[in-house]
Order: sequence, then structure tokens, then C-alpha cells
Amino acid sequence: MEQQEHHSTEQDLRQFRLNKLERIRARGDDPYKYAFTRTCMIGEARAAFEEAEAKASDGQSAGIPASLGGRIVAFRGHGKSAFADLRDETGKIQVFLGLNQIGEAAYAALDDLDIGDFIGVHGMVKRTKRGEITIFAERYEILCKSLRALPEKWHGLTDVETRYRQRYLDMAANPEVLDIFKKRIQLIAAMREWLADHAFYEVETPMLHPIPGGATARPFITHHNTFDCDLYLRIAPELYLKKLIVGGFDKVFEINRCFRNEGVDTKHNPEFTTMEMYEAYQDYMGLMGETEDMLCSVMETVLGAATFTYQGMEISLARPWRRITLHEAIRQYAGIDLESTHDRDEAAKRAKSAGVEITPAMGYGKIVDEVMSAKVIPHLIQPTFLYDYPIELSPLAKKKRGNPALTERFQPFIACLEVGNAFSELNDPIDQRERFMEQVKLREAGDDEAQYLDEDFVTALEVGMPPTAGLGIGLDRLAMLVTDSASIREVIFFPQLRLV
RNA sequence: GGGCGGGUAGCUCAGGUGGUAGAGCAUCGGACUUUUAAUCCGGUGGCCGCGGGUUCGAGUCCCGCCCCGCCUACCA
Repeated sequence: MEQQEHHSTEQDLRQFRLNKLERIRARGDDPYKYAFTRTCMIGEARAAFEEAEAKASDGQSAGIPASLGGRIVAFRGHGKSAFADLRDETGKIQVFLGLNQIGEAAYAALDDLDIGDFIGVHGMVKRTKRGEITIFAERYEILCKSLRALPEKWHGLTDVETRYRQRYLDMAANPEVLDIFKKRIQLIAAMREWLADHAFYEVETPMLHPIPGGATARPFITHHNTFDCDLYLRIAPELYLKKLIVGGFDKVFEINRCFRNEGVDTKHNPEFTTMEMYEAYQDYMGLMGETEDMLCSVMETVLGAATFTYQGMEISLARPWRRITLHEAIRQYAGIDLESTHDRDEAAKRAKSAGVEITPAMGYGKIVDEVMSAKVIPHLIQPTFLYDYPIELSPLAKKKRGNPALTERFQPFIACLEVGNAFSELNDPIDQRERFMEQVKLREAGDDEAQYLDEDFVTALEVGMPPTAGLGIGLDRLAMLVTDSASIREVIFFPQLRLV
């Protein structure tokens, strides 16, 4: 028995386009060209025409010649003439295709074009009677035949699953998505520029770590065949960057991916991008000022303003940003004091009195962290530096001078989003070893996010690291802020989704 | 992991109390030389997420599973 043929518009549509493809080839044309010389981009052609128009004394312009390439995103046929909308990375322009202008053969060949195809057009850029800037084609050529339908012209593509799984469709159907990613690119470029201006060297350190260090997080595990050993995708570049300071670099930074084998939600993707910078002879207070300077600089570059709206919140980057110690913020927003006690049970009692859920497994540091998350962070709408964190939360930070219960650490918050983490780097190898041993105890007690002892890092500190301040910035979150994106998936080209 | 919502044509979405599966856009055929969500006429197109069950009959009701989103818990 023959299998019943499964009909669908998708298959029919593809077959129609394959037929057109064959017709193009049959008349000796190549539906997949090798190159096309454009005189300019579409956005530039529009701008150039408007400039020429403004200069023309009578308000009329003869038009300017151009060769433009792009994807056909709309087509309106009128019998013996037709209009197409052509789009490239910089914008969209209308194309007028008249039978008398391009000739009978070329006009007939329009039948083999579809929305989604790429074409190149030679002609004059002018305005139509209706005022639309249009390139009046003298000739055109097909550059790439599309075999699949683009999503609908009016509603675009809204199904978020398809948008993320097939981002190319999302971008092709929803040009504003390109703008979001352009902003992300601009943001990172601006940050590189700020760092270069401040004499930081950009470096690259390993992604494959024998010991996952520099943060508290569960790692991805992989295997090296030749060495027959397990390796971990890095959870942070921190320890390697500090080894570079030990070696003799004074100012370094790295912008690249980190990987954490943890939950996925609107603020977390398993792989994410950070900027980490280290500056010798600097401490956390000095770095706080630099952080403010850098974040204002790069965000204002992208935003073109010192204020912006994030998810309905009006945010002002006006300096100076608010600075408040973590313990003071807890007193202010939770109405309890966790600084005057270090007893775990007393701290738990006070946290519960403030309405924070506490489990028996939580130690003092974790309790402070919980209260901060539940009671403090939701109030940090305007840019704020929280600083002076309990030593239990910060195994790589120097003790605060004059108060060994605290560390010299700060975190910038904007619109209730934690965008970074910084401290005076712990450079006392004896202290660092003790802190690692504390982490090892936590790990042995069942905390699988506790940090590992990294002997080579301690050895490096014994060789000697000058006083150093370090900062990490979550670039995806910064991109969310400047693009007003509610989900981290909107600012990552290909966010992680379950395999299907 | 838990709670809520969702999955119907290529896309965007409708489908009261179970009774032959719908629209717009796209697509195909026809008309049209200044349209721009072009217009007009005609047509094609469906494993209704997957698998069970109840029923004479299930897109609809019940159970299980898969995927997505939001909220929630933990890491940035």
C-alpha cells in the first residue's frame, strides 16, 4: 500500500518555491549568487537622499543612484508594475519595479520571487508621489532564493518558543529584535573602550578548569580524553585573573562566558557573559568610584541619556550613587539588626521575626543572604552600592580593616537587579587557606555549592599578589536593563531550552 | 522541584453546555502601471502537542506524558 501523502501548506509552499528555483536555473540564472556590490547600505541611501533633497533649492531632488541589497519583506503587485520592501541590517526601503523600466523579461521573472528572497537592485533613489523614499529599479538580480515562508507580516512571530529555538526567524520577522542585540553589542563595545581608556589589558584565561573556582556554584563537568581526566567548565575566571596580577600585570580584564549548572529562569541562563577586572594597588572603595564611572559611561552611551525606564521603574543614573552597608540596609528595610550578633540561632530568630523563612540548614552567612534577598534587594530600585558583607559570604575577599567579621566587598544594584560583585582581593595566603578550609568543611557537610581548595591559587598568593581590587559585572543583566527586557533570553541570541 | 496558564493551517488567533474544523495574513490561479497591512474574484492547505480512557460520537470531558510561558524556591 502506498503511504497516504501527508499534505501541508508548508510542504506545498516549499515545492512551489523549488519549482521557481528550477525555473530560475532553467533560464541560465543562478539563484545563489557569490557576491553583489552594493554602493551603500539601505539606511545610508535613505540618509543620503534626504540630505540631497534638503540641499535642493526647489525642494525637489533628481534622486541619487544606488545599488542596494536586501531581503524582500513585502511585495505588492499591480499588473504591469510592482512594489517590494527591501530590508538590510540598517533599515528598509521600497523598491519600484515597472515593466517599462526593467523590461519584459525581467518583469516576467518577478513571478519567481518570493518574500524572504534576497535581491540586489540598481536604480535611482527618489520619492514617490505619496512621499515614500523608493529606489526605482533599472535592473535587479536575485541573490538568494528562500525556500521557507517567513512568519506573518503584520503580527510577526510571537510564539516565544519558536522565537528562541529559531532565533533567525525571530530576527527576520521582528526587526526590533535586531535593535536589542545591537544595543547589547554596543554596551559591551563601550565597556571595552572604557577599560582600554583606563589602561586595562584584555586577557583570556582557561574555560576548562581542573578545579572549578572563583564563585559558589555547581559546575558543568566534561572529560579530556588524552589526559583521561575530568575538567569543569569555568564558573568564574577570578582565580586565573588574580594569578596574572601575581605574575606582574597590574590591570587586566576578561569579557567572556561562564557556565553554571543551575536553574534556568528569567534572570539565569546556564551560560552567561561576565566582565571581570582586576586592578593592583586599588581597594574596594576606590573601585566603587570606578565602577560607578564605568557603568554610567557605558549605559549612557547606549541609552543616550542618564535616565531610563526598566519594567515601569524610572531609573536615574545621576551620580553619586547611593552607598549603604549591607547591615545598615537590613536595619532599614527588614527592621532587624544582624550585625550585633553572630550567633546562628539568634540571627535566625531575628530573621524570622522580620518574616523571612529560615531553614535549620542555614548558617549565619546564609541567613544574612536570605534577609538581603527578601527584604533589601526589592527596595534597591535606584542605583545603589551595598557594601561590607559578612565574611561567611565572601571567601575570596579581604577582611574589613578594623572589623574581621566583615569583608571589604560591594555589589551594585540597579532596578533591583544585582549587576556585579567586587571586593578588596584577599592576598594573605594564610587567611586564604583558612577560608578555603572553611569552604571544604561546608562541602563535607553537604553544601555542594561550597568552594574547592585550590592549592595552586594559594601557592600563587604565597608568591605574592599586591593589594588588588576586583570587579565582576553581569553583562546579560546590564543588557536587560538598557533594553528594558524582562527576560535574560531576550538578550542572548540562543538561550538554553530543553532539547526536544 | 511546586503552583497557575498555554500548545488548533506556514504565521497570528477563534472554536457556549461533546454532534462533519474556522477567520485574517501567507500561498496558488485570475484582474489591475504609484502601492505601502494595496484592492477585487476564485482555490489549496489540519495526526486540533503525544498516548490512553469515557462516549453512538472527543479539538471539547477524564488520566498520564512531552514542550513553552509566568509566579515561586536556589545561583549572576
